[in-house]
Amino acid sequence: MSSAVNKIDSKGRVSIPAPFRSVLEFQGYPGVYLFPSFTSNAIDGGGQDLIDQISLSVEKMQLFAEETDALSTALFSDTYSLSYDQDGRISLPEIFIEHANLSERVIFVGQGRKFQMWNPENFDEFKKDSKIKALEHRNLIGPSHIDKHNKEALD
Amino acid sequence: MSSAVNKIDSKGRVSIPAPFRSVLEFQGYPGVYLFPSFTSNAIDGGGQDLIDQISLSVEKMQLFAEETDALSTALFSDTYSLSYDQDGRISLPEIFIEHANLSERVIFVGQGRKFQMWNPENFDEFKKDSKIKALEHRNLIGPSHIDKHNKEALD
DNA sequence: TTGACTCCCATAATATCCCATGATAATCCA
DNA sequence: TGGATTATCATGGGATATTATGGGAGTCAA
Repeated sequence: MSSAVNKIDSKGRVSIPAPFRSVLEFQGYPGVYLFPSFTSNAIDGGGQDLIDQISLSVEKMQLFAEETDALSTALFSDTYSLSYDQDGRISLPEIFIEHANLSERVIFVGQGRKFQMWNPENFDEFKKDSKIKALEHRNLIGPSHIDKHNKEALD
Repeated sequence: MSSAVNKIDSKGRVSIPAPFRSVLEFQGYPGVYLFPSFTSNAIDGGGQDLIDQISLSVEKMQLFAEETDALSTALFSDTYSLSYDQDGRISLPEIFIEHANLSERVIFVGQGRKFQMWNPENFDEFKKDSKIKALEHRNLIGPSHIDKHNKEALD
């Protein structure tokens, strides 16, 4: 949860926001796993837990050997394990810069066990779109977390 | 239910009113979850219970998996988990200051399991336009629940 | 040698810790 | 009961720690 915008410096380095680092380190490894998101122009990131979880769910699929291979190749071929320096910085592989269309700044968006890195402008757009869609489907979403009061205000 | 007006100091800190804190701590976590209200210029806040409830209702939306994922990303990006210091203070992320149009003072308005933070002026206006006023007149939400001190501050 | 990368240090801004204070509310006791 | 003592609370502010970021110098490979 939460988000933070950090700068990519002239050497191509970015600070992983401190709150994210403490989560990663808690998982046992002072670094991040990064891979391009399947569904958007973003980079998915996480720690040991995330990778473990993904490998596990691949195993659980009970595929034939060659299918498993193909799948994990697909999943992991563009996955980088980057350990950050003592200042908490990594330098981003070119492929991520391209995939997420990054230039000066990156926004880190926390999502529980994982996080995403976006070009801030693209993320703003994405946010707007998904809120609009959510409002369109508001009736389908359990109103439980929208309290009665706000619901009335909406109507 | 109750409400209290607190000051934002020069460092951007606000005290979470003590009665609210005791509820939060009872839920097991000495901090708050805050996110911009969907429907008004206010900040929604709550403790562990609220977050559990929200995650649950997000999961329930599985039929629109793709949108759900996008929505929860969008929502969580503006959700902050802030633990307060030993004096019960948090410092508000910039995004909340903007969203709720805060400057000097914040009013905390309790709503059962959650609460809202408003710019006091905006809240007054909101009350005027909403059913809260009607409810007050029926003594369902009575000024009796607002202690003398805060009532004077409001006047 | 040049460029890419890492390690190390410097710095400014910010956040956090810690203590002080005044005000109010709660408690206690003669 | 009423007056005094004791907590609790919001708030201010100094001191300290953390963080993001810039840049120098060293390492390695092409």
